[in-house]
Amino acid sequence: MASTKRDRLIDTALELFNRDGYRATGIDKILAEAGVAKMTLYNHFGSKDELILAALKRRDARWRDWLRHAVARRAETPHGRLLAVFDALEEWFAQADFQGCMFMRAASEYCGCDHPIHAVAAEHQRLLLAELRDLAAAAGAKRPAKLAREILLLVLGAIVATQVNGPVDAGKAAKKAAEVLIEEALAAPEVGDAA
Amino acid sequence: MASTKRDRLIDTALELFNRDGYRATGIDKILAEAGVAKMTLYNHFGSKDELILAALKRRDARWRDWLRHAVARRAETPHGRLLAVFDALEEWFAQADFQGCMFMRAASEYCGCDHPIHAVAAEHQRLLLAELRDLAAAAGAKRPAKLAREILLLVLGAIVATQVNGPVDAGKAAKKAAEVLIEEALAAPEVGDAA
DNA sequence: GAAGAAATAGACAGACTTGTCTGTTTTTTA
DNA sequence: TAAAAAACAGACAAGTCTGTCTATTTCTTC
Repeated sequence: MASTKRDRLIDTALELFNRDGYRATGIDKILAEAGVAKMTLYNHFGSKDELILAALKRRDARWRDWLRHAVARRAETPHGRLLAVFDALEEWFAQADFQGCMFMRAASEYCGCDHPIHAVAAEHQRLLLAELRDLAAAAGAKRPAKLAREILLLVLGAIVATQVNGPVDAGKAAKKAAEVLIEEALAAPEVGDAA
Repeated sequence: MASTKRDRLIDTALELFNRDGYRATGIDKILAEAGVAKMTLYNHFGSKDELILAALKRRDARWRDWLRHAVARRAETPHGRLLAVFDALEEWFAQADFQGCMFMRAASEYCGCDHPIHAVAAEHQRLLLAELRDLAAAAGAKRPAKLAREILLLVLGAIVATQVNGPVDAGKAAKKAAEVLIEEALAAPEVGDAA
């Protein structure tokens, strides 16, 4: 198949970008690891940046898919699933190759807000927020967008705390905070949800 | 003074590291911007990494100082100051040169957990946590360490959300979440605070 | 089996990186 | 004012990086 080499390039790139970062990972390292010739890379992708973009798009699809399933596996009710997000995070944090969120890193390393790579990172975060909003709405939150934003802050915070300071049970702490916020969001009086 | 050049190097480095990142900022750019000769840099610091370390240490001192004052200026009571943290964040987010947290970026770009630069980033986060814990204790939280950890998650989350997605009022959202968590922490029954 | 597409190795260009070295000039100190 | 310390410009080494090119080989497909 024509796409086998392409696939291997993306997967290898993903692994090395996650381990070492984007700028720190040279094309040659990816090629050697993937066992692919340089011209093959430049035939499939026009540049390193385009390889990064392709890798991030695959990562986005896979990661959100993983989260959705990890959450669905753990709980039945929307309320329970909202909390299960943090159990899923803990599972992720415990993986040997956890190096923080690839999209945060991408946004850091390509910090021009108009840079396509930064844009993909921003989009990833918006998509995650949207999924949380659906869960929050299904759970019966009076202001699902507000609750989703709060949950997202805890998720991002837990990821960063773990990346920077190693395993410090940030997932558990975030979950307990989320419990309180969800409780509050379900009990809140009905008002228009503009946020 | 012998330290004038040194100071200028650190400040210039800080500015460029914040704007473009660590690996993306070359020594030569710093030297040109600071108007300092290369040998002067290598006489004061043995390597680029040591310059980064010196810059981050200055940043840590300055940033936490800024936060402490920004918080003290805004509120008198510990409870009020805990919330004022988020108002201070908003002020920071609104600055034209805001590019996220320099320590998160450092931990990202130098992701070997034993790397000295990563260690400085981790230490920064622990020091911030300690200050939040003091505030939480002064505010009368039953479990100040737990509350401080929760506040820290919201702080980190707000920083990342703003860095990745631009100004989306993450500070305000985090503050509202913090209000709920603080409320809960003050009302909680007295138990041993192990966390 | 033959034609065409895809992948290969490896050299190469050109720019960039950190760090070293030298010899000169400026600044500080005594 | 003379000796000592600091900073200077700029060349340089040795390595890295991305991306291009060529000529050969392997795979598909008809």
